[in-house]
Amino acid sequence: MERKATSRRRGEALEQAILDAVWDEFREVGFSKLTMEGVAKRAGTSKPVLYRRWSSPVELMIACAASRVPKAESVPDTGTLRGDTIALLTLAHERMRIVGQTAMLSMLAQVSVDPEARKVLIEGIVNNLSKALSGTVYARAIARGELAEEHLTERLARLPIDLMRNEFILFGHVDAGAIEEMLDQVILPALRARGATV
Amino acid sequence: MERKATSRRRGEALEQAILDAVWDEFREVGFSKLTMEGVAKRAGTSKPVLYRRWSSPVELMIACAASRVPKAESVPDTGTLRGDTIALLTLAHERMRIVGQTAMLSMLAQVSVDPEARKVLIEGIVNNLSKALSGTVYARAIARGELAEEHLTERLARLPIDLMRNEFILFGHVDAGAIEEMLDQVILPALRARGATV
DNA sequence: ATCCGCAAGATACGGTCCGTATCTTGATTG
DNA sequence: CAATCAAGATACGGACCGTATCTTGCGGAT
Repeated sequence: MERKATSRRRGEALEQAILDAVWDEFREVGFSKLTMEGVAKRAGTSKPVLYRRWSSPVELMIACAASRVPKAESVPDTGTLRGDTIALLTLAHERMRIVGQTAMLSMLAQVSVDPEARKVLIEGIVNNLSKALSGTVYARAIARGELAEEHLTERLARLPIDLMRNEFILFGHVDAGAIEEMLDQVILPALRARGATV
Repeated sequence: MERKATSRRRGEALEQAILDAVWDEFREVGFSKLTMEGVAKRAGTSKPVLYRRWSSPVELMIACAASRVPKAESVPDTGTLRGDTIALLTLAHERMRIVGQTAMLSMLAQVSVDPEARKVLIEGIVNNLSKALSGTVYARAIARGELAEEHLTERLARLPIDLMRNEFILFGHVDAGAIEEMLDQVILPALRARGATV
């Protein structure tokens, strides 16, 4: 968009305006046609300003996505492992929807050829989400006696997010029915098979 | 690469030469730098020849990947559900490795904005693989009495491939340890929790 | 209040690749 | 051997790349 003739944005305000422009541009033309030139134009700035901060459309997209995902959230305590896990999956789904299927896949594709970006994304987002959210839920379940701590492996902790991610990546959306299927047919059986008391 | 001065390829031979060139080019420069121009040059042909068949690098990549994945294979009968499932996961992993992490993600990203291509990929490859492979394995397990047919849902049938795909997409490789984890901590518990006899 | 430094913003550049049109030439068919 | 059709070569305008250069406004320091 065009801007006021006299008003030069700087720092945080400028950066946020650019990331907003990235999002608008992305929704309008899609990721494959997301260009530095187009974003600059829409943000009312110029390419050099973008290149001083990000070196490619993918980096822009990642920064944009990161800026839109809420920093930290906790899973509400519903009183049961099943309820908490539904809440966890729903929350994870919300976060993924914010980013969007295409953006997520584009970022993953980029990351698959960029070991540096991979660490940021995998450890910073994937593990962050898995551990922070699942950690809370499972800690409560263990405290309640619904789960045996010694059988809670890394893989089981990752499982809910893994299933959700897979579903989201394939289909772009995950309805409540799918969540219940994952929960009742896979997650809870797997958790309980390893020494749970309930 | 350059070719004989006098020898004009046509039809199948030409097509295969192009797809081979796509693969070489992809491995050398990566998908993000895979251009029609580069492929044409490497295949010793010209852009119009490519555009007559495929309309973009992504379509080229999909065609290339499809040409490299073996048409149909069956999972060997190892005598047990566990052994068969390991074989199934290993086979799925082999197929994914043929395509490669980056190519797979790039195709999924493309498919996420192209409903037409989505049907081809999801139904033709994902479901194909899931149902063909899992179908065989589970049918044998049911015949052996290791599994109760009435509890084998769509989602449980998809589960092994889903887990494998998720792992492959995130990390680009899946070692034997990961396969055993998925199997013993998730797949088998989920299957057995739903009325299995063993 | 004034000056200075710094980054925003504008502009321009060569370069690559896009997607298409046109033309020639080799191979295939009958 | 003639007719046909696609391979292959070439050229084109256009979009976007990534960078260099220049100015101009903003903000902090004296």
